[in-house]
Amino acid sequence: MGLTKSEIFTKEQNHIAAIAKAFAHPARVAILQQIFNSRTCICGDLVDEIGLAQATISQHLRELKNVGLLKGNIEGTSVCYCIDEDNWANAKDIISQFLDYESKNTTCC
Amino acid sequence: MGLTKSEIFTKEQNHIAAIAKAFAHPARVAILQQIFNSRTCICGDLVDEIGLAQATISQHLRELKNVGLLKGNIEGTSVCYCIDEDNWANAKDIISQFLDYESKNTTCC
DNA sequence: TAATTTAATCGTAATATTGCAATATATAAA
DNA sequence: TTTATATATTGCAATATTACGATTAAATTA
Repeated sequence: MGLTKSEIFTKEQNHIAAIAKAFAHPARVAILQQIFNSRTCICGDLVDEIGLAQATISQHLRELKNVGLLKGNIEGTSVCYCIDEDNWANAKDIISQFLDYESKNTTCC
Repeated sequence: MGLTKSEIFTKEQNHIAAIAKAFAHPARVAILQQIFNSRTCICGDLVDEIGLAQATISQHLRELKNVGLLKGNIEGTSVCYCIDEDNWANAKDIISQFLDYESKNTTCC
């Protein structure tokens, strides 16, 4: 047990869950906010700004990269992380559509 | 270790993460979709519709209730689960605002 | 080349999540 | 009251996540 039964859900359901999972930790929310609030890409600055160890930040960055929300470009010895605009827009559409359901059951409960 | 350091994040960051966490499992996505796609509230039907054990569905329902997205009304021996419209709208606003950042760094990466 | 800097990876410990069988609880029906 | 039905809770096993120190890898600088 302890293993999510992805097979029994639709691709869409798994996709929505995967995107939401990326936002489901405050450190990753903080990382994303830092990146899109500062005018330039943030790299190792994240470790200083957020109070977590370098290895932990790196781990969270990898997760954000894996779902496609971030992309990283090597710049000398450091790495520049940016929002992947296309994938971000796509994720936004998918989540928005999910949140934007039409309330049909007004007389319920 | 293994314990999220909530203290070092803002209330907003923790809130966004908590809402996203509710959507971060396909079973909970499926439950919510079932509820707002059917005209009436779904109760134990969820166990039949989704291929998970009754105890598992009940657990997911509790999590959705705990973040406030669902409310449950007892109707005889069964329970009618519905979207909490106010909290849902609030969650939608918070997530939408987060996703709707203005891209300032167009010349990046 | 050697030392420095920056980020990724590895290994590990602690905690959380997922899933289910079994059991408990609560209401309705017989 | 007894039985049936529906949901919640408990306890447990398996897996996942979070966090970090230590190490590795890669590029820059001295």
